[in-house]
Amino acid sequence: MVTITDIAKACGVSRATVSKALNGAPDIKAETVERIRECAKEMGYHPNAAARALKMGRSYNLGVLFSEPTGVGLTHEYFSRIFESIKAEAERLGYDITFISQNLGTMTMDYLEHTRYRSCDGVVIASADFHDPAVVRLGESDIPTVTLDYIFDSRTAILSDNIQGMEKLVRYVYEKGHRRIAFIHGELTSVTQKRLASFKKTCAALGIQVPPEYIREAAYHDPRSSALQTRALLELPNRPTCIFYPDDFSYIGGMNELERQGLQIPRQMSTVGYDGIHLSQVLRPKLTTYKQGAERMGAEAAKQLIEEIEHPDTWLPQQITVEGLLLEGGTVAEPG
Amino acid sequence: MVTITDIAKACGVSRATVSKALNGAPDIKAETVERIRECAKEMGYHPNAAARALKMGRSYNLGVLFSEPTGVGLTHEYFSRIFESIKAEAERLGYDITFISQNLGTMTMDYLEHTRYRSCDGVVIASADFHDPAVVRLGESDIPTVTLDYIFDSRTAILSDNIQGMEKLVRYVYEKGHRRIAFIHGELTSVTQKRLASFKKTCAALGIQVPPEYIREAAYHDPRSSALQTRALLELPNRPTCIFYPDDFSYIGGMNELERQGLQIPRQMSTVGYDGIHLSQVLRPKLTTYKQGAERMGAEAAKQLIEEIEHPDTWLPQQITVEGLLLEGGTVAEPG
DNA sequence: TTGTATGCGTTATCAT
DNA sequence: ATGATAACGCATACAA
Repeated sequence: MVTITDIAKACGVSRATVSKALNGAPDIKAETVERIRECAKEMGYHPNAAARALKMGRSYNLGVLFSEPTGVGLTHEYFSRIFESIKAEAERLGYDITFISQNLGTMTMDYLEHTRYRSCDGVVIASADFHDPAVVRLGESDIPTVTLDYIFDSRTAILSDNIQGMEKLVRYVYEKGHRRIAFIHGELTSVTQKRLASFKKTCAALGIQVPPEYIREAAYHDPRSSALQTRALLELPNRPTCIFYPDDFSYIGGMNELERQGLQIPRQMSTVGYDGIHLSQVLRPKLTTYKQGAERMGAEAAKQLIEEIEHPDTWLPQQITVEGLLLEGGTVAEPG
Repeated sequence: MVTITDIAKACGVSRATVSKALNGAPDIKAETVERIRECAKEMGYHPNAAARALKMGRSYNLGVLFSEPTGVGLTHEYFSRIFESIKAEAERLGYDITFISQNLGTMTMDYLEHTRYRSCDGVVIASADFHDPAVVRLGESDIPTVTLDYIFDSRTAILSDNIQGMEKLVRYVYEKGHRRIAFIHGELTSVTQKRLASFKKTCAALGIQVPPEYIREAAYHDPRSSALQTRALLELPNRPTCIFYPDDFSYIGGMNELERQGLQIPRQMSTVGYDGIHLSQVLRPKLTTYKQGAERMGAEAAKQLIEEIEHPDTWLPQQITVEGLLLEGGTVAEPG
C-alpha cells in the first residue's frame, strides 16, 4: 500500500506537508500542492480509512440497521429499494455502509456497541423492533441516528405518507362508486395503525359505513393469510365490492382465492394493494396500489444523517414525510 | 469510549497485560486474566476496529461486490437471498460487511482501491460484469476473493448447478409426456449459456428435436419481453406444449399473455420457470421451477473466503457447485 | 508473569 | 510556507 510517507519521500517533503496538501490546507504553496497531488495520483495513493478513523474519530462509515423479526429483510422489495437508495446517496457523499447487528462472531454486543466498534459516524435505523431495548439504547445514545417510519423523540425521522396514501386510495375507489369497502390489514404496527385510522377516517368523511366484519387482520407479505381473509369476506351475507390488501405481495393470495371462486377482477370484485412493487405492475390487470417513495426515503435518510454528522451545530431534528404515488392500475372498476 | 488504557488503570496493570489477557495470550496468570476480563465487561469495553485494523493489517471486514449493470441489484430475490446469507455467515464468523463500489464521494477509485481503502480482508464478488477491467483487476489482485456463478483462474468460485438444474427440469417435463418444448432464455451470459447448453444436450439425449424457432431470447427479470416471445411461440404453426422461461419473475409476462389468449395453464400450455423465488410458490397453480440454493451459496462463499483469509497456507482454490431443488408446482401437465 | 517500547497511517499543534 | 512531533487504540517483540 502506498502511504503518505512514500509520497513524502518521492516529493522530498515531510509527511505533514503531504497531508496538508492532500487535504487542501491553506498554508501550503499552490505549486507544492500541485506537485504533491500529481505525485499522489501517479503513485496510486489512497488514504487508509482505518488510520484516518483512528486519528480523526470520524470513519466516513454509516451504520444501517435492518433487523427484521419476520425475517423477510431485504427480500422485501420495499426494504431493498430503501437500502439501495441509502447506499447510493451515502456513496455519493463519500460514505460507506456497514450493517449493524448483534453478536459478531464470539463477541456479544448490542447495536450501540457494534456501532462504536466500527466507529460509525451515524446509523440509519431502517427497519427494527423499536421497542427492543437495544434499539432504544441506540436511539437514545449520542450517535446520530435517523429512523424510518418511526419517530424517536429529538431525532430525525423519515416517514412514508401512510395517512395520505390510504386516504387517496379510499377516495379513488369511492369515486369509482364503491361504498362497501373492506380492508384486510397487516399486523398492528404503528404503520398499520396509521393506515387503518386513515382508512376509517376517510370513509367516515365520505359518509361510508364500514361494518366491523369488513376490517380484518392478516399479515404483511403473507398471501396465505390474505387468501383466508378474502374467503371470509366472500362468505359474508353482505359482501364488499372492493377489498384493500395489506400490501401488493399478499394481494397474490387474494387474487388466487378470487380466481378460484370464479370471480373476475375487477368486474366482480375490485382490489387494492399497497407498496407499488414491481410485481404489482406486471400482473394483469395491473394492481391499483400506492407506490411508497422508497427511493426518496432512503436518499433523504442518508442525506439528513450526513447533514447531522457534518454540521451538528446547525442541525435540528426533523420529521420528513415522503409522498408516494397512486398507481391507478386496473383492478378497480365501478361496482356491478 | 472505554479503551484498554482505562482498563489498565482500573486494574492496576499495564496496557500490554490487558491486551494479552483479552486476547488469550498464554503468558498471563489465569487469575489476572479473569480479573481483567471481568473488569472489561463491567466497564463495557469493546475493541476499536480501526485501531486493530491499523495495527494488525486485518480489519475483520469483508467487501461485497454487487454491481448490477441492469440495476435490479438486491431487488432481485436471488441476489437478496445470497446477500442475506453472506451477511449471516460472515457475522457468525466475526466479520462485518462493506459494500464495494467505485467513486466514493469525490474520490474516484476502482474496486480494488476501495477494498484497500477499507482494508477489507477479502471480497465476495457476488454479481458483476466479469469483463469489466476493474473487476478483473480485483480478481487478479492479492486480495482474497470468491466469485459467484463465474470462475476466475486460481480463485474459489461458488456455482449454482445450472447444468444439472436445467437437466432435471427437462427430464421432468419429458416424463410428463412433453416432446415439443420451447425455451425462452435470458441475455447470453455465461449462466445462460450453461442453461441453454444443458437444455439442448438433455433434449438431444432424450431424442427430442428442438426446432430453432423454439429457442428464443428475452431478458431476465423482464416480463414484457417474455410476453412478447410467448406470443411469437403461440403464432408458430407447430406450437410447443411447454414453455421454459428465463426466470420465475419474467414468467409473469408469459402467464399474462397465455391468459389473455384464453389458454389455461397447465391444461393447454405447460410452463416452467427458474429460481424458485417466493412469488413462484404463491401463484396458482404454483410454478414448476428450480430453486437455486442461494442461501447455501452465500454462506459457502463467506465461509470459503474467511477460510482463505485465516488459513492462507493450507488454502486451495475450489469450485463448489451448490445443488438446487426442483419444485414440482402445478404448471406442467400431460400435453393434451 | 508482567511491563516497556514501538509502530501501524494519519492529522493536528506548534515550532521554525 | 514547511517541518518536527505527538497522539489516536491496539498488539507485539523484547526486556525485566
